[in-house]
Amino acid sequence: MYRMDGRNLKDLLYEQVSRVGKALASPKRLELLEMLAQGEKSVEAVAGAVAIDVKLASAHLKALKEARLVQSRRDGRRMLYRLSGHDVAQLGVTLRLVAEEHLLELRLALQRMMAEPDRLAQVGRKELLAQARRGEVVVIDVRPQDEYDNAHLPFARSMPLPELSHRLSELPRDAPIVAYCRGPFCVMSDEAVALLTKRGFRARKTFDGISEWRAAGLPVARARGREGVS
Amino acid sequence: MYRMDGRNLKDLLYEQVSRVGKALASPKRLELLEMLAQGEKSVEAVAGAVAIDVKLASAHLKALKEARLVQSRRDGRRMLYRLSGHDVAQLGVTLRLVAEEHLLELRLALQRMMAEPDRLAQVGRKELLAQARRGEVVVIDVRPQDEYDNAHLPFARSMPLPELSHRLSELPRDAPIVAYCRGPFCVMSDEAVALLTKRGFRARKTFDGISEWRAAGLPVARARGREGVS
DNA sequence: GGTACATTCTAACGATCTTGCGAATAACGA
DNA sequence: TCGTTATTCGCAAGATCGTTAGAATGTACC
Repeated sequence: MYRMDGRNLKDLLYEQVSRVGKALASPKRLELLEMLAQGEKSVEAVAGAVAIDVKLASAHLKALKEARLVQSRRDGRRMLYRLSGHDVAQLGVTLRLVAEEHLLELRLALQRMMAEPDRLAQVGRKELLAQARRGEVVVIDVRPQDEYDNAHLPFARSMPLPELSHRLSELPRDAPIVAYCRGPFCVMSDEAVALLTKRGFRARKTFDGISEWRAAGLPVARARGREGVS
Repeated sequence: MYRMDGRNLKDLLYEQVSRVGKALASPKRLELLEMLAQGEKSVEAVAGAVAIDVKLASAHLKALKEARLVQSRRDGRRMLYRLSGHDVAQLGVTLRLVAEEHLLELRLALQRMMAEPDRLAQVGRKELLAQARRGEVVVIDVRPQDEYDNAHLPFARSMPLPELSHRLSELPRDAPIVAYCRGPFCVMSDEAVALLTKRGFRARKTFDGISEWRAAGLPVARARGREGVS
């Protein structure tokens, strides 16, 4: 009787926690979460970014909403989704880290991605921040403008990938450039570095995105030009 | 073509990460992970603790192993399982925290669990550690002896729940007692506090287990009597 | 070698999840 | 009111997962 209560209670508790686990059990949903970590987005926007049907995206978003990982609100005829909190993005980061640490297959895939030229060269986060503050390095955010506005690394300049080739004159030829985008699985910064290197710039990338930066306890900036704590 | 490559690579990466997510999608597996976070255990031992059939436990452990969250080794005719690393326990803690933060149902269940008398009274971790060091409070670990030996809170005494009623004379009547067990969902410390309070001791509990303690960056002790960094 | 024990493998059933499709709903503008 | 657009709902087929029971494997002890 007493024993039963303990069992039932425990079952109930783990049942609830597993709801969050189930939400993380689908590749598409993980990708949707990463997109939403960049800021509030419409169903259509995330569906496009993840390259799935809008209806399917809606279904997955519903699942995420039922697990309380995302919230939605209406804006005119569109529905906007956002993460329920920064802790959700942090959970995503932790999940990726554990996967990278223990899944050999994932590490190999990442290494293949990193294997090209010298575009990687991981930089220490705090060191990067200090160098950027002193102007010794130019950090560029190659994500779309609205994601930059929502949150970006301190001292970073917005330089969306599609505009990059037209705006090369804004970048220094003497100082090193560090590009970043949405996170370790995002290839936009790779493309940016490839382009810049071909044009003779000293460019590297960091695998960090906003979520990784926040998870490390470092400050992020909001809106245009304003730097400081998030 | 190029775009296709980016898509395929991304799919591959998230596919891998979702393997870890899938492993976290079952209540039983989460409970197994928490048991293994207490130390290396045999299939039979965890099956008993989680109250499921040994065959089923074996199947779940296999799934966890395929997600690389646990490792196994043979010891005579038994198979011993352990977590692949502390980061796995940390992931479990983060998952629970997110679930508690956003799932109303879970919070209600936990509150029901906490609603009884005054047995709770959360204590700040570092404060608890300082008080324990100065001997102002007696911390007791009510888990089985082997789990205490594997890792325990600094300055904690082993006092397994089944033995508690026989060993009351070892506890002080003037100083407050803080009991802990496997984590927030474990009720052993609740039972200990209930027993101690009935016998006139000043007892509280902490919801922390070893994993929470480690995730907070605090040191844990190993083996009997030896205190210090893990 | 034979027996007992702990664990894993195989097969099977039902439950749940994914995905795709057509219809339904909600908001906006003419 | 009627389209248009954006999203969700309902439904169904196919895939995957959880659970159980019985057979098979590997190890230790006699």
